[in-house]
Amino acid sequence: MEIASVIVDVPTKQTDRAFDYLIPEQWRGTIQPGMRVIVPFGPRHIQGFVVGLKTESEVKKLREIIEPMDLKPVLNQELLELGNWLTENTLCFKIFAFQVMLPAALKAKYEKKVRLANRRAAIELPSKLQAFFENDGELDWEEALKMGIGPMLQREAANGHLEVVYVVKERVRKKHRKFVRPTVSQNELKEALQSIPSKAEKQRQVLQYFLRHFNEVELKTLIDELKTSGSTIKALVERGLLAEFDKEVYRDPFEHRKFERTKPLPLTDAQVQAIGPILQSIEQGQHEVFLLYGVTGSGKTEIYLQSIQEVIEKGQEAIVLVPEIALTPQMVHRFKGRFGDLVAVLHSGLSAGEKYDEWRKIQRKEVKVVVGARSAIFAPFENIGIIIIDEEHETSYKQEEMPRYHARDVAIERAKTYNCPVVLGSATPSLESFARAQKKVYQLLSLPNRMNNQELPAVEIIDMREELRDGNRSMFSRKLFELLQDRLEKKQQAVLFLNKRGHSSFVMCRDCGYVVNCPNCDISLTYHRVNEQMKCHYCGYESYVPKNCPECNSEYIRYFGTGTQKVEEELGKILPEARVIRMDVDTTGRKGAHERLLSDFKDGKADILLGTQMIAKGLDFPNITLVGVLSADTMLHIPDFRASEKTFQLLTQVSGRAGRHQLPGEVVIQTYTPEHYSIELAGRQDFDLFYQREMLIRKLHHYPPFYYLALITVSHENLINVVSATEKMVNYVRSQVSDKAVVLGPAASSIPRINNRYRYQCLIKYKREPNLTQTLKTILDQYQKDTKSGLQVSIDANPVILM
DNA sequence: AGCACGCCGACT
DNA sequence: GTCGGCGTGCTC
Repeated sequence: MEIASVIVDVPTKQTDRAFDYLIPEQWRGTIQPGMRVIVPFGPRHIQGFVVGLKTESEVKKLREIIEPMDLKPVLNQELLELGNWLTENTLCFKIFAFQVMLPAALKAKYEKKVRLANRRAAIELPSKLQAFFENDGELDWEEALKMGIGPMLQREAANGHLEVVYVVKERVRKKHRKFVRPTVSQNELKEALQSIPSKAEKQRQVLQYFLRHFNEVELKTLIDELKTSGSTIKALVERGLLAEFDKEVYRDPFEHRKFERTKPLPLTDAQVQAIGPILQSIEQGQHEVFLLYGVTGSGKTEIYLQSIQEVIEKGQEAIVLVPEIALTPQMVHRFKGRFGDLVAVLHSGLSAGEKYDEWRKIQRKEVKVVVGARSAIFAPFENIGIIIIDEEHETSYKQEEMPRYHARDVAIERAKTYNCPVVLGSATPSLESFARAQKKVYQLLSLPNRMNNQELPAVEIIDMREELRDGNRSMFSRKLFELLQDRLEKKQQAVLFLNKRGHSSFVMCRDCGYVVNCPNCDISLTYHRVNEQMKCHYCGYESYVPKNCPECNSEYIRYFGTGTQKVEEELGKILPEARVIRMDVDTTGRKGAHERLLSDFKDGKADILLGTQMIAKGLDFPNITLVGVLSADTMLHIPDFRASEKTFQLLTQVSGRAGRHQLPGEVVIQTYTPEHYSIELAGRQDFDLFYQREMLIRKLHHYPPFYYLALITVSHENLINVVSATEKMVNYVRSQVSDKAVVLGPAASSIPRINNRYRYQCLIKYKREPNLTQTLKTILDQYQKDTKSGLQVSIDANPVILM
């Protein structure tokens, strides 16, 4: 086995295959599939993944692997195979599939440098360059270019005076701390103690310390504890009694936090019913997908916890996915509280180094449970006993860049290999999952009631058109205002929810209706009060708010829409005595800010919590008795067939925040379209009826779950080119699929232009098309090979949002 | 993605 | 007759 097949870190069509390399003698037997290696590729050195070993290659002259980057594979056999599965199913490059399974810290960084080729070169170099290479110095290529000496260096490299080197760098260093340990036996230590001069009191203390704890200890701890200094230790090291050494330590994001240990709670009858089949599946090592459908507050988490308990007792591991964990510190608390140090947490709030450390705890089998966002589905466990996906319907489980995978699909794929159950939990399951449960593909487990049989909150839907007719032009209906006042008096808390989407404030002329758009993207600019500027969310373009309307020169140009800031202002006017905490991207940007704001609210430091999407989940405070949704229908008008579903889910989710404990809750939903079924049924918290209504519509329009989708998006600077290229693809797809499939397009994407590139798409709706994957691959092949056309083609084999 | 190789226009 | 423009194709 002296040859390794390597997938190199070059994401292009042409290099999307294994390249063979000779394993140098010294590494034979060490280099294994799943390791990262540094290999020469053309003139460069780059990172690659070993995917296989062999003794022969068709390629005649192989080059040698430079060196391995890992001592032990970072991808085990199962994950390597999962990588291939990802490649096939999402039509992405192999290298992307492997990289997505690892923490970002393991992705290589490259540096190009120039140094002297040999000793003599130093004097033969032009005098202008000599200074850069004194004492064997190296020069960074990027910097050299900035200094304008690039061509000069190139010349010297060509005539052999200089040498260009490519360095592959790790992104983060492992964290090390200094430790001290005794190097001799306890008895020898005792003897040494006698021989220490009495004036060296500190040295004696240190030795006594080691006699008490004959073990390694962190240098810092030792110094702190004995109130001594490094020099004392150094003296003992010189005497050969102690040794200092570096030891790798983990960055612990929860270092200074204690989690109170909790015991399993007694289950309600409904919970016992629901958990039974899960436990059975764990016990028998049988793969099965469960849809745990339970209303908000019905105790799904306790079912997760007790299932995991069973898995751990069986000596297996558990993966728990939550939508965005930084947003639900309560969830982390519950898991850490139950399983303590056996839990690793992976979420976007961690630094790359912290994520890497948590990942290594998993890799080294130091933890049994991982709780994390989407990418935690790739946790390198090797004996998975259960995979749980909470809030199963959340769109954030779908990655919207290559590889465009859905965590639910990956979960089921992994669970099949490990013969273990997958539990999908939600109060508002996605139509896909619920339909599968109806067809008995998934097993449905229901928790129809809240724990302790608390009532679901009473929901009132307010028609804002009527408010307007009655002369109320504020963003608060009279009913909501009244209830807010009431809660203030009762010293209870309220949550106000603002759907940010479609609500971001845009700048509009009140005379002619002109809206300021991004010059590069066909989308309105968002007003940011912080710097009084307008910004494009897609390309980052910024501009000042014009004084006069560019169209009609009117001076009545102002920003519209209700941002959270604006609501906060308004609240200040109508309820000046209310203490408000605002949660949005601006106030939660800093690390830990989110958690702090929530705990402030929990501690009663505010009466009203005002926020966007991010407060829709996980909030579970006993004193919240009122939830207000300021405008329910903004999401309804986005051009997506899931708009109704999203609206229903969001409203149900938000309503569930109220009255989860002793105090009964009330919910006010303000809307301009109260008659819409998704709003009306969310008000009645009637998922089943919503499901039936929505299914009819999906069937009628050939949408999931009745049909599968595939979306081709084409972009180019030139409108005509995009349309004609898309048209060609549409025709090609039509020629390849059966007449049962529906091929739509070319149609402008819902954001028709981003960064000056026009975007058109082709949507395919189908039930069974065995040829489709091949057809899509062919299209990608054609257009990815040909880079000169300037066309960009991206394919989503299972789009969640049609943008 | 980089980079080298290679074939045509504006200069010493 | 050479320098350098970026089109084309390769990297084990």
